[in-house]
Amino acid sequence: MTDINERIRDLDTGVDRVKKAAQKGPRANVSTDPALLDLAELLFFAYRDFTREPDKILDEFGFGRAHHRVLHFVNRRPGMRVADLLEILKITKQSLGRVLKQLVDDGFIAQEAGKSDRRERLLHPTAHGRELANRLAEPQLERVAHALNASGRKAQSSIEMFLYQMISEADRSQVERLLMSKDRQHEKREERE
Amino acid sequence: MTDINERIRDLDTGVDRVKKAAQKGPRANVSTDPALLDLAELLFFAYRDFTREPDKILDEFGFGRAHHRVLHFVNRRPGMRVADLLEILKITKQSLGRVLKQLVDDGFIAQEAGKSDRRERLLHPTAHGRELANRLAEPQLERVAHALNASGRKAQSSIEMFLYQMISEADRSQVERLLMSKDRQHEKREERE
DNA sequence: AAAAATAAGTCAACATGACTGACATAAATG
DNA sequence: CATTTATGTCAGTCATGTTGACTTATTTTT
Repeated sequence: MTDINERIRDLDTGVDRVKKAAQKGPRANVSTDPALLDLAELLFFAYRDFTREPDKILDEFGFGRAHHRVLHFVNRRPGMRVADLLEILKITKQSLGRVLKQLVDDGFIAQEAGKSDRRERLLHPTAHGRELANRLAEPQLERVAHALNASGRKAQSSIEMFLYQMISEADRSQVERLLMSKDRQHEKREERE
Repeated sequence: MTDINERIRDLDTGVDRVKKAAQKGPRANVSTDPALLDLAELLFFAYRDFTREPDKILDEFGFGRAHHRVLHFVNRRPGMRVADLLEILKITKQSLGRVLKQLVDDGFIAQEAGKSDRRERLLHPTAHGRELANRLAEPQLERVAHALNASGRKAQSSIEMFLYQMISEADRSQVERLLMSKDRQHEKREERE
C-alpha cells in the first residue's frame, strides 16, 4: 500500500509533464482525436454506474445522492465545518442545509460548536452515520478495486493523476489538501474511539 | 492516433487480468485500502468539474445537462432511435421526452421515420445541433487532453481500461458497441454531407 | 465599547430533471 | 384480426439545485 504523501507528491509531477508537452509545439486540435471523445463518454458511463448501487441503498432511508455526498465527506473528515462542505460540493447553503438538517435530525451526523470559534458547527458522523457511510462506500470501493485490477496496479498512479488533472486547476490544491487531511484524521481516529 | 478497434480489443484483456488477480487468493478487504477511497473521491471531483463549462454554455440556450447528454449521443451516433437513447441514459421515456421535444422544437435535432420500421423515429443532429454539440464538447475535450498529457500518453490505454471496467458488467458490451458504432458513422459522414 | 465581518441557519419562491402509472397512436408481426 | 412494439403524452410527485433577503451568535476590527 503506497503512502498517501508519496502518492500526492507524485501528482505534482504531472504539471511538469504538461509543460514539457506544451513545449513540443502547437498542440493538435483536440477535436480531431476521437480517443478524447471516447474517454469523455467512458467517464460519463463510469460515473453513471458508480452511483447506482448507493442510490438504491439511499432509497431505503428516504435519502438521495445529495445525502450520500454530505455523509461521505463528513465521515471522511470528521470535524469539518459547514463552509468546508459548501466549498467541496459547490452547492448553495440552501441546498446543503436541507439535506444536512435531515441527516442531523435522523441521527447520522452530529454537530458541535468549534472550540476556538464557537460560531462554527463542526460536523461529525455518529455511529449510525459511520455505518451507513461504510455501507454506501462498499459497492463503490468494490467497483474501483475491480477496475484497478483490470487496468493493472502499475497503472494506478497514472489513473490517479488523470483524475486529479481532470479537476479544475483552481480546485486542485484544495483537493490535494483534502486527500491529505483525511489521512491525518485516520491516524487520530484510534485515539478517539 | 490509435485505431478504435485496436483500442477496443485491448479492453477485453482487462478481463483476463481480473481473473488472474482473483486466482491469487482471497482479495484484501477493499475497505482497508485508502487508495480506493481516494480514487472514488477523485472521480467525484473530476466529474463535478467535467460538467461545469458545458453547463454554463447550456444556460445561454435555456438548456440543462440533460439536453447536453441527448444532443451529445445523437450527434455522435446519428440515426439513433429513441429506445437506444433510453438504454444509454438510463432514464424514463418521460424524462427523455421533455428534453428531446425541446431540442427538436428548437431545431437542434431532427426526427425521421425509420425506413424498414416506420414506427421508429431516427434522430439526427441538424447543422445547429452539430455546432452546439461541438461547442459543448470543446472544453471537455480540452480537459481530457490536458489530463491525458499530465498522466503520460503511455498510460492512455490503462485509463481507458479503468473507466471501461468501472461500467457495470451488464452494460459493458453495450458501451463497446456504442464506441465502435459511432466510428462507423464517422466514416459514413463524409458521404452524407 | 461600538461597528463590522463572519459562520451558520432560515424564509419564500422557483427551475430542472428525475420518477410513476396510465393511456393513445401508429405500425409491425403473429 | 389480435397482439406486440416504438413512440408520445397526460397528470402528478419528488429531489435537488438556484436566488436573494434576513436573523442570530460570535469574532474581529476600529
